Amino acid sequence: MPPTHPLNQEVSLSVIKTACSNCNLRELCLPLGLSLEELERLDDLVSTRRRVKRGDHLYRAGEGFDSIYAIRSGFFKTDVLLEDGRDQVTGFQMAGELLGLDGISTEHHTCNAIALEDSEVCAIPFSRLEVLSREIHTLQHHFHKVMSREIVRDHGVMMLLGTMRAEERLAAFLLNLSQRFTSRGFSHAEFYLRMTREEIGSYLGLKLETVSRAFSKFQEEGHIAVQQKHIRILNVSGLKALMNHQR
Amino acid sequence: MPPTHPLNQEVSLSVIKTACSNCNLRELCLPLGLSLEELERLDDLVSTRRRVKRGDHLYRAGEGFDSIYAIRSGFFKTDVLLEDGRDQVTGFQMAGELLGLDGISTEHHTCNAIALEDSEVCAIPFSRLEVLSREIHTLQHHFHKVMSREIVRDHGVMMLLGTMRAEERLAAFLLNLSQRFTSRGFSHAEFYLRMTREEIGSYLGLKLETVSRAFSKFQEEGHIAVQQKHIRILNVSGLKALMNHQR
DNA sequence: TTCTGTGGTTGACATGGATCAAGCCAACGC
DNA sequence: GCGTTGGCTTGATCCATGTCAACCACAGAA
Repeated sequence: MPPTHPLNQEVSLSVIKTACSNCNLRELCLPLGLSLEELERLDDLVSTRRRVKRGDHLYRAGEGFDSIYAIRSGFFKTDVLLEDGRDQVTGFQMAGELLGLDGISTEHHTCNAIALEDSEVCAIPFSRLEVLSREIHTLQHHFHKVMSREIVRDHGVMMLLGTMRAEERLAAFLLNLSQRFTSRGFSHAEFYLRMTREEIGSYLGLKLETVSRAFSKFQEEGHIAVQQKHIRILNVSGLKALMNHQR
Repeated sequence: MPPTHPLNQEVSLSVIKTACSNCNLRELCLPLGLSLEELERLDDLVSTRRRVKRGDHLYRAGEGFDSIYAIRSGFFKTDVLLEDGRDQVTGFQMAGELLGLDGISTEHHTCNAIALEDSEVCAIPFSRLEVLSREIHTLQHHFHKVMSREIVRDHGVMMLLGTMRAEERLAAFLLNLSQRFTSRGFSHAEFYLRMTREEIGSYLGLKLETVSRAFSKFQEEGHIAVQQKHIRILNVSGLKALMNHQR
């Protein structure tokens, strides 16, 4: 229960007020391409914020679905659990990306979404999004594009899991992270991993030892500098070349 | 160029007339849940049929996107090509399923769709589908569900590629095919594979020899009977058990 | 400071599936 | 008929990655 101190209330109101129209992620996120007036209509919809502490679930597989979530800050993973106890990380999501699209299909979430650092998301009630996207064509079209992009991304992961060897997978993973950090205005060459080696391995279909060895190898070869979770990419084209070392 | 013989024209017109409202796939396909009147409006949109001969492309990666396709009859595969020449089958599609959703994201197709037997598809101009789905809420919602289902399916494949061993993958694949044939009113226990061992292997991230060996093993163990592309499933629960033989 | 737990690294060894190679089978053209 | 071709099967061998195990590094608690 948050304090109702007048100052706090004012702050929280002003935060709500700045929803999408003032969010510096709007070019990466759902509002892409909307006019100012349209943005304000979207603001009405995206009024609920939710903080998720590191390690907490945003939602769990099996829970009823009613909202998708836009990540305002922080970092998430999604994972799927098989009946026999095996699980796999299906993705890592960062600011500006959407979570929960998998739940539309059955009205239930089909994976877990877990914060890898303290995070904040905007909840977007899905039925209201459908109503609004009937009225704002740009929003409708962009939402379709976002869903489609997710399908294309998944095909890329399938490709990676189906045809690449361990080092190629890790190189592809690092280049992908780097590219996503870049488009958020961060350094493309230096970043902190929010996930463990085990989580990377799960995502890439590898064991954590294999991931660790590949990191070491990349470092020996001068492609990257690794210190725990701190990564510096020294040689982008070297990594790209590694990705094509076909078997 | 089709002949313009009056009789032919009449036939083709009557075929067009029967579009969605009379199609026996409508409960599996886009029209699911629409009223009769809504169905007729969808018919207007889905007026173009296209025959695709075995081995021909329905579309190619890189081509401009303007329509999605509903499979009326036949069988397709989609595959993705990497710059370095590697490729992977990303899915097999059968009657009632949609093709082309990947193209929405960039307005270009990102994979190839190839008929594995002589097939027929209904082309659905995407921008007109967006217009209509603004007016028919059921259509809008169902389309979203279909896209979401594709994402969930892809997660399943990622799971398969990331955590399962060869025999588990093939067992999962056969059970999935069986289930899809069943929901189309065909035998769940007996069917013809439309794809080669190599294509199955590509989809499952295995070499064709491994696929072949797994088929032989399943046969020895009495789970299935294989004769070339003809498969009979003798022991469903045996196959299901195989899927959980964790490593 | 030490203790404890979590995550990471590295080595030695095992193994599942890839690779290479030979041969089989069914369909098709001549 | 016979030869050819594409797809499939099977065997022998190899190797990338998994497995098991020891140890290290750092963070937080006592």
